[in-house]
Amino acid sequence: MDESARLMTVLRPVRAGNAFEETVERLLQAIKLGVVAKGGKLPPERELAARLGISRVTLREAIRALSEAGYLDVRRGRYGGAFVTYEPSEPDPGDLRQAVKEMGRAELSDALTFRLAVESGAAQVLATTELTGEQRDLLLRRLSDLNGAGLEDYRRLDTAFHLSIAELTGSTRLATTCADARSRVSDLLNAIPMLHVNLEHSALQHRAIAEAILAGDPDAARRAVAEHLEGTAALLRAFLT
Amino acid sequence: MDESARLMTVLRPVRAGNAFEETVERLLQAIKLGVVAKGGKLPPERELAARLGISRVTLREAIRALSEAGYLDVRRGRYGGAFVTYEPSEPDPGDLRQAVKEMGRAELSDALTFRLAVESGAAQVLATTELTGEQRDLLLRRLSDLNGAGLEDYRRLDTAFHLSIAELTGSTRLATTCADARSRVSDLLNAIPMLHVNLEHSALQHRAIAEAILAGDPDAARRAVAEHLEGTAALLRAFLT
DNA sequence: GATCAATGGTCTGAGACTAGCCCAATCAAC
DNA sequence: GTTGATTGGGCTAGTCTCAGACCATTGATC
Repeated sequence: MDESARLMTVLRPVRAGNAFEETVERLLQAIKLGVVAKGGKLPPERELAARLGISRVTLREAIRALSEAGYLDVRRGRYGGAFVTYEPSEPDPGDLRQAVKEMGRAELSDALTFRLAVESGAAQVLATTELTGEQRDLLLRRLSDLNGAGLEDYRRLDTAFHLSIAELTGSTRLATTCADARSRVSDLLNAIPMLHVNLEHSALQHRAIAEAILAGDPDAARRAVAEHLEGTAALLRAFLT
Repeated sequence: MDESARLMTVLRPVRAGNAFEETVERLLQAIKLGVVAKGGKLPPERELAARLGISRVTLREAIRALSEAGYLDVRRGRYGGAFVTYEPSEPDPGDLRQAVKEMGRAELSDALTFRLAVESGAAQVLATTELTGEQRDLLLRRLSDLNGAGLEDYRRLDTAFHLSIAELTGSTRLATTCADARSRVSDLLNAIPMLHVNLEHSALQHRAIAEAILAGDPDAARRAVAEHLEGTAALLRAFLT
């Protein structure tokens, strides 16, 4: 935590992996966050490669890997494309314990702390902002979408609600950071059983977050997000034993 | 801000540039954040290349570019190395207006929002944490270092104080994110004249931040950071006219 | 002054990545 | 059925990047 610690912080690896690996990560993020829902398809290869800033060759390698791993179904011809087939496996405490162990104590702690900081920071900023009617509507719509969701769509709409907060701040960088923070723990979140009592509890917390933001109360927004995230964080940490 | 907005968020470029460009960016960050102070030297090429995960060839290209741009002085032989020669230019409102204009309204707003969110998020998380005596000492030491600084060292020690908050949370990811957020606006901050009244005001705010964190009061910590950052943010935004 | 360890400077061959082109398959529209 | 637009599949030549070896310079130590 001294001077040399800051050297480690800044002079860290410039790249997390080669282009192929980073592309797979990014596509997995899109799939697991539900940006492209099951049955939906990715943009055409040429367009997607341009967006990701990589060559089609590299993109196709990544798509092939995900296809072989069962995340995508690729079809040729007009109206073809790479269709998402992934569906989170049924929540299972055994899987959860396994996933938490694979991640490791330090990494899990880092990921949870990071998510707490950026999401509560985003909520607090948004609560400080003058919101337009459109923005208020969007937040409320995401909230009611989530409350009306079946178990099928719950994860995806929960993600959508959380990410909307960061997106509404208008900071692209903040939005990507929150998306990144969530995707780091998405496998773990997906493995948490969705019990009725928990969902009701979450619904109350989601409402509290939205109300604090709409009321322009950053302290309340901060507290509501912190309380909400600490709940799942404590649950995950408990599996570290 | 609808579904397609999220596609843009996640399916963004995988890489910000080629290895050379990203390396230059990273070294500049280390220099401008004062991780390596003026007169200090970067680690030997072989070690630095390994840390950054790039080849020596690429690293050397980046170093040569920074050397030609006047940031580094490279000397051969034992006890040689790449020595930092950079020193922020004298603060000047004209430069500031120029720099703000070059950055652009949207990008500036994004950067300021991002910084506010992550730094206040970090402070809030740290205020929620049980701190060891060592951690409390470090925070207080950084604070007194800053208060005892001459104009010469002020920027660097201000950065050190701010980044320490994120580092003390124990989340590497959060520390790098805060460092990134600050480096995005460091040129602008450096161009702000250091007036006596402003420095006194900042000193009070820094103290308030540290006290709130040490008192374990996340709401106060959040407010103190927000107030502190909003001051400079408002100043920068004023130059957008 | 000679020695030698540490450091930057340079070269080469191999692999990763890209841009651009053309081929093959599919299916709505006619 | 034929056509044509759209999409995935595949190839090639060229550039970027890397790993590793070897050379050149420096200056503290002896």
